[in-house]
Amino acid sequence: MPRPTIYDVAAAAGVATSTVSRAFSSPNRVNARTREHIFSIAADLGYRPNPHARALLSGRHHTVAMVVSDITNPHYFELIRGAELRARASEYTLVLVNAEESPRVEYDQIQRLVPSVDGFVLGASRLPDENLVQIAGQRPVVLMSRELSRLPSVVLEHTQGCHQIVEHLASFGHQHLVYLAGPRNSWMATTRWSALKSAGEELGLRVDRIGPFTPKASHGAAAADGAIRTGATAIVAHNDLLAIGVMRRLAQRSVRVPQDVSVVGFDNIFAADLCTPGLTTLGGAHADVGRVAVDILLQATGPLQPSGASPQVALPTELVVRESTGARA
Amino acid sequence: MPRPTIYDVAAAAGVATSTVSRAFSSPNRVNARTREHIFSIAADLGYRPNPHARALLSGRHHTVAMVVSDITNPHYFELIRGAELRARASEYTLVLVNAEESPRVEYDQIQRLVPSVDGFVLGASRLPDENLVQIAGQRPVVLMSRELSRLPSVVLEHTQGCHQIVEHLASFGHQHLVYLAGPRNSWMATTRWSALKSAGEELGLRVDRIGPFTPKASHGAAAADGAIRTGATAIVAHNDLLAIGVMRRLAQRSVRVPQDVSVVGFDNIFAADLCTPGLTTLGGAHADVGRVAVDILLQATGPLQPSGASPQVALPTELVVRESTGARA
DNA sequence: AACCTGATGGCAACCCCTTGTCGTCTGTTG
DNA sequence: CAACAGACGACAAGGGGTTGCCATCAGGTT
Repeated sequence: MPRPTIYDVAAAAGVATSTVSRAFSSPNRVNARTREHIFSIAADLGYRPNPHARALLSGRHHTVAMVVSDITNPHYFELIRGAELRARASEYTLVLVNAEESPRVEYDQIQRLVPSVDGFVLGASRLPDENLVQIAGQRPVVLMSRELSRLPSVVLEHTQGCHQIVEHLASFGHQHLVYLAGPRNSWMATTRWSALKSAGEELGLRVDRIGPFTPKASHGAAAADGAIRTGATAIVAHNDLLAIGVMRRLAQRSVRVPQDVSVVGFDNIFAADLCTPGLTTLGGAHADVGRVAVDILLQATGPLQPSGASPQVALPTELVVRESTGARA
Repeated sequence: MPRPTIYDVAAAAGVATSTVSRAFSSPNRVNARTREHIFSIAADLGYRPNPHARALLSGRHHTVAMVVSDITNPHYFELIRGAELRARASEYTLVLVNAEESPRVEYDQIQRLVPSVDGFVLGASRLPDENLVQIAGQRPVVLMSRELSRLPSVVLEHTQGCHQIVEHLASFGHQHLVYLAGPRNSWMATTRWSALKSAGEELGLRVDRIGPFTPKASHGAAAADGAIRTGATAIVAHNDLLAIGVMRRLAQRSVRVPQDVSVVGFDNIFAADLCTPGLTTLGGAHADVGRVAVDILLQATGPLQPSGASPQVALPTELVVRESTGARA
């Protein structure tokens, strides 16, 4: 027995299909008594409007896609959770897409979804600017962990956060840092590097950079070895996963943390609190990033014409100090 | 400028819309030269078939939904990843749904998605059996981490795994274990409990159970306190998160792991390797669970009539021994 | 009582694509 | 050269719902 349609409801209620349709979509166009009658019949039949038929005409699907650069990165859990929650609150469905650190995959997946979703939330997109602009021409887009003029975005306030990191390290007397850079096409990597560098200049520290590294724990060994070669006394890794991988390698090589070298990460993932020593890291309200991003997206997909405003939101960061940083012994 | 439709392509190519449609959906019904012509025009125009219009008629959406009991549980990351990968390989879209440990939310979300997806993969569903059967009547369903006769499922082989755990603990001379149970309506909790219990009987160990506990690190404190009261020398927690929470609490209370008490978890999440001491846990190929589940689901949604076969797959587990287990000192 | 107004609901076109049916044209066969 | 088979493509009817337009009707006005 197929799902009942608006026709079945109309027949059972003795009204026209249009009346049934209006009872659901613009209730005040229909007499209250008729409406109640229709609702009760619909409930009896177990009628539910078919979202596809609806989307066909309206072009609105009540669905948004969230694309993340690497779904296995715990950092995204919170983002995903915030986004999912916000989407659900508006009865939107969240489609999750994993770009696997590949711009190609990312782009193809997005294009595949264009006809099916109302907009995109892109997390740490690895796509070049022009692609992003093009996609934004097809559907509303909100960037997370990336900024681009004329596109709305939500990021954590990294400039200030990086400054905090450098200050924190400087306070322990460190004079030479090295930044283990993230992927080449990562906006965050560029941003963090320049923020660290200028903070270093301001505070009179030398800041080197090596990389790029894929920000996973498994790439920490290569990163650690490279870092040691620079002679820096403090390592700032592109994210916590990389930092954890680095600390493992350092332990293997009997380099003590923080007595010989300090390590700092980004993201404050769950594991940062569990590893030994605990990882000092720059955290922030990641769930809020996801939430706010979807929030902005839903406004843009809303009935109002896109107002031309492209909010660029920067949420505060906080340096979570644990045991991986300290003075050299 | 709206997306080009089949009509635009037909007009530009000088053929009927049906010809364009068939060129895409049943290519051998159309002359090769005409077909190529249509394809090139379509490419020029940037035409892509509208999946909703297609779904309207065919009822197939090329979308599957994955519902997880709690999206913040790292254990699901691998499941999600495996599922996403498998879905993508068949050009299916994966919709991710978070049930937040609430049967109500889970059910509502599923019902909302019924018209939009081809099937469901349910991870550790908290729904009662009859709900699951009912949902399976509407759309194909594959269960993960739960078994129910007549429904296909993918689980990790826990009976044997639990036996391994008990053997491992027995080999250290433990004679009294306590299982910190997961949520009341969790099939896994029931399964683990009975497997641990029968393994205990077989090997001559006393096995207690306390709980239920929400399997998050934050609930570890209550669980740890309860476990201590039982006087057991080994704690088997419902999952790694709970185990980690327990170990934290034990550290607070100056109970040494493993000298005073041993701790075992389930899932082998990333963090199990990072905490101190490293957590002994029952792992398995979680990504495979997600992959196989989607695989089965796609077969069931495929053109073949559901063959009545409901594969119940059990994948192997492996006990990952770290430092949280040992003999009492 | 004649007239006006606003509320109500029906008709039918449309959203984009698929598909059963049927006509047409090409090439083949006797 | 006529007749025919087969390949191809056009027509039109949905699939489920929305919406502009119009007819109707009840209630209110003068």
